[in-house]
Amino acid sequence: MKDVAARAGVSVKTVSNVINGAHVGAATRERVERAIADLGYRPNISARNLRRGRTGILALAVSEVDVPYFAELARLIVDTAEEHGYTILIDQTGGDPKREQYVVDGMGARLVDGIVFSPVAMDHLDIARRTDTTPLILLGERVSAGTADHVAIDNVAAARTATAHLAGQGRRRIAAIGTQPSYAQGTATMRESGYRAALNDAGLPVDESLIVAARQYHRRDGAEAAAYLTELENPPDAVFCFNDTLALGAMRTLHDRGYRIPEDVAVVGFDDIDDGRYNVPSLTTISPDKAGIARSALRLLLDRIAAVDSPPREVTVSHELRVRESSGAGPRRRP
Amino acid sequence: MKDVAARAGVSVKTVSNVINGAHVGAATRERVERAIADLGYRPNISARNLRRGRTGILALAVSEVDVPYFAELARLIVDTAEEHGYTILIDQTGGDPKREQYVVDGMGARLVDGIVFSPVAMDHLDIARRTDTTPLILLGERVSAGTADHVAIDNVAAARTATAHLAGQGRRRIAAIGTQPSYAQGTATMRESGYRAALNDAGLPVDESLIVAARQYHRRDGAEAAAYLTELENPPDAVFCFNDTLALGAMRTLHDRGYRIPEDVAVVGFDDIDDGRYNVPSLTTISPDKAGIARSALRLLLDRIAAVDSPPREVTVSHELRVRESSGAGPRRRP
DNA sequence: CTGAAAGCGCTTACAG
DNA sequence: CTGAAAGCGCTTACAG
Repeated sequence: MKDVAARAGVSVKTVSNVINGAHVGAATRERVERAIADLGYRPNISARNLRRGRTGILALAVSEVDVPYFAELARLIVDTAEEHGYTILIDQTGGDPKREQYVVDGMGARLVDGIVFSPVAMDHLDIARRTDTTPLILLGERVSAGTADHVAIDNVAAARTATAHLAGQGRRRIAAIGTQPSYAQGTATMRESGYRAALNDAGLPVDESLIVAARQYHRRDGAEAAAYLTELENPPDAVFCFNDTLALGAMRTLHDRGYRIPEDVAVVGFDDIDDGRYNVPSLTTISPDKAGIARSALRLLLDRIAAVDSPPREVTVSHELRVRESSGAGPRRRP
Repeated sequence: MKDVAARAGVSVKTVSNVINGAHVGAATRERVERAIADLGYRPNISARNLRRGRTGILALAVSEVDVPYFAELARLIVDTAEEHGYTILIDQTGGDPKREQYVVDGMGARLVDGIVFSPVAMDHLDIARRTDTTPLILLGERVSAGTADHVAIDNVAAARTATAHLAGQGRRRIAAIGTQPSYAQGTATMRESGYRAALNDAGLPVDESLIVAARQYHRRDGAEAAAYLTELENPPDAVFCFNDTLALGAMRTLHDRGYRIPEDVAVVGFDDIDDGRYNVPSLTTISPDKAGIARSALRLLLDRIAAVDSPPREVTVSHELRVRESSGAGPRRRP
């Protein structure tokens, strides 16, 4: 920078002004810009950050970035952040409580200006206890108000809609895959409530043997849960899976065991990932407004960075049921 | 840091030594650590970076992080980087030449210590022209030696194996989906050569009408290409797709149009993404050693950071053919 | 083994 | 509109 100033015959202040778009005489600006180009000068971000007290980096902390839902979300968040001049750094917690605590504690050092965090093991009590002040936005969990900013869809309503859809198709033994008994505050619990509520609404009994936990939400877990269900004395005629990968895994097993989908068993998922749209049969699912989630998360985070002490906010993003072949929409083959 | 030093009754030098694990007397260390805990002190990374001349951040630049192959790779790279004390920042180029140029130019500012880059539009000539000195590792393209470090599998051999497998099953009209005529130096070109070579090996004629370009490598592109193929007067009895998402999209269309897989058309993909394993039918594919790619890329990058002027290196990672149902392995249903 | 001080490369009041 | 100088919070020779 000093070299640029020397070459342009101005002070470093002027160089700084040119770089940061302050008012500088056209001729001077021209000289400085030429000097910058000649020298191949580029500002040192660390120095700027040190001075400004910010880094221009935000973290996205998820369990695993190759889970399709998170991959799609990451894409949107990276793009949205870029529009706001921020860069996204990825942190993978693997759902490990220690690593989640690290996120809640601001990720060790003042590396990021803020964090978008999708918790697995942490609940709102853990988060309420945090002392770190790094702006933090929670994703995908309905935390009781007052704890932290967060963005979610109405998981209870969405699960209720999904289950009601199956009941509306005349299904009577509707299973659920994906409960997580160890995380009482999580998204899974919300979806389970919605599921139970819808059975009630439809006057169907809740058969606890049809409610299957899943430790993770990978295809493998869905496949295993479906295997268990098919071995029941009285197997289900429909399955509501708490996410799409569970549903895709479950459908694979159901197919292997000779069940026709949707004729013998209807399947509904959650997330509307790209995989489900092209699967045979295509997957009925709850489609959250992912772009809306990304946008809201970034807006909340930038607002929080600007006003650290403002009261926590909660944004509920819309969702809709997308009915496809796996629950009986349309022909499965157009010859 | 000054506050910590004051509270512990030592100089900042000693605090720095404690933080960075230098030799400090046990009693002193103890006092400093307590002061750090009491004050909730955390080092300012920007200041450290400014001093050290590095940031501890590496960039992964890919077209879109929600493409399953990149999502899986991102996961591995984030994990591997973490083992080495580095954090990964995601840059999405969308395959846009301008954005790719920005990556090749070191991403604007001295924000990252190095870059792992999967180019789409840039070829090795573009990269040879670069003047920026940010350590850069290329992924997935076989660039002629001497340009830059890079990691790839042997795409020609892999494509040849995949195609030979189809020919070995008695397929005679083997189509290819995924050529990219505009990028003569890219991975697609390698896979096309391997495909052509295998047809030759098998004594099969090359029918240019069976070779279909794909602008992107999404399911949609595969679906469209397959639609074209089914409308040929003489449709193929096998399709080699240059990646798995193309194959999954193609299979959806083939199914919709009444083709049985693999009976009427066998399908082979490339990448071995998780989706293909659970699909019905499961997808035969080339499985690159993705963990090996992540490991090699990081190793090359860290070596390059340590020795900026060492000669460029090329690492070839292994791959293997995984035969599954889509090309005729085993029963499609176990009742 | 520890202290006092310089300096990394910026930004920004403070003068002019 | 521009210059000279302080200071952001670290690390690291240089002394002791």
